[in-house]
Amino acid sequence: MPNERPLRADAARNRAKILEAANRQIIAFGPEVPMESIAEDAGVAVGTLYRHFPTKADLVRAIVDSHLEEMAAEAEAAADRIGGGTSAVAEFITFWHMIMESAASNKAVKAAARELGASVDETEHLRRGQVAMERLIEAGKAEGGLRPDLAVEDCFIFFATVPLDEPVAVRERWFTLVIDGFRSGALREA
Amino acid sequence: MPNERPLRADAARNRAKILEAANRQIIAFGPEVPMESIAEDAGVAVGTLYRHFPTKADLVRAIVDSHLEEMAAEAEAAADRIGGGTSAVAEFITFWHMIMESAASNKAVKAAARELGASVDETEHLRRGQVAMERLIEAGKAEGGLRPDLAVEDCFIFFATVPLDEPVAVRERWFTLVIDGFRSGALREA
DNA sequence: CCAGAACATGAACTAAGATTCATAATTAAG
DNA sequence: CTTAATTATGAATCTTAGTTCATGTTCTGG
Repeated sequence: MPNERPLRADAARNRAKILEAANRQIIAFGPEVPMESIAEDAGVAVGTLYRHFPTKADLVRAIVDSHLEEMAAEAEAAADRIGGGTSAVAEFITFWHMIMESAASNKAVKAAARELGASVDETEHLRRGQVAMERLIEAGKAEGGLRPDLAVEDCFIFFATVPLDEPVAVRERWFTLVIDGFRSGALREA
Repeated sequence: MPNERPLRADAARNRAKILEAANRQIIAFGPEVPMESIAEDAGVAVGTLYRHFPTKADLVRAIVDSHLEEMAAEAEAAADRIGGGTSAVAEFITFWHMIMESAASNKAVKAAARELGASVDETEHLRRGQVAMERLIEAGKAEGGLRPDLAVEDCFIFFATVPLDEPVAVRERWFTLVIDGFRSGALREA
């Protein structure tokens, strides 16, 4: 029963401004950014933030969730590409590499990545991404490029802990080792 | 020029109490524990903490460093065991597994582990541990059980990001994958 | 045993940041 | 155009935690 009476014009306008500002601020400074900063960026008073979002956590969740959704969409896109020119393993690797780099330059994605590990509230987005990732992984195993026991959770756990504050070179090295771990055994057992 | 005049008896006593309390509190609650809590645990007033440690960071560093030192000592012990009954690779694995579990149950070690990643202040302890780890790794490569390009930094990076807040089962799985990554290629290239 | 140096105490100060709420401004329906 | 309902404002409140310092104690050398 979505009996939400429509927002007043100015309220709708402000809500949009708030979401945009929060997105900008959280991307740049992470969830720890003060509410005052978001309010200022949005050109609105703090009180207004609280009218639209009862608590800071709610606002942050809205933003982080939107990034989670984007990630899920990208995962689905990658899965849909299976059977095209590139191998599933290649798609898998490209996808996760992209997520890693996003998280490194976008504090909102970074926060979203953490949620992967602690899948607190089983968001719809998480589930969507999970399904897509399963498709990718199964295809990768079929190709013989991923270890037979690799699970979606493995990927989530790993990407919740990417060394984001280290220089690129370190991240790349980390990525190589992790991917090798995801592959290893693909040959032995199979 | 260590011209430190000896501490007065009561001061020395308090310093010890403070270090013990800080250790307890940081092990249990991590570096974020309030100075007040440490003071209370030590049976001393906050002002006294500040007489002995100019800033909270100094106190925390002292504690974390002591755990870093223990870790280095354990690494050396493991390296010294090379040539004994077990293989170097086994020692390597046992050592890191132990570090992981320590970090999971001891917030001070957890903090110390983070320092491994961001080797900010090149502590003497870090260097000692690094040397020992190099011995272990080289021996492991010689045995053919570790990938030829494995470096100490790899281990540091990884263990700075162990998924400590996840259940044991998850940590174990993570450990398996990482170790497999550390091995993989040992066969291919060699 | 005493003086003066060292040390300890803990209330007060400071800084941040989340959240509230009385007051003022806007909007939309009639 | 009015008015009641909805929103917005932002100064004030509350917490939390680090740090300081005037005042009171405790040591230690002589």
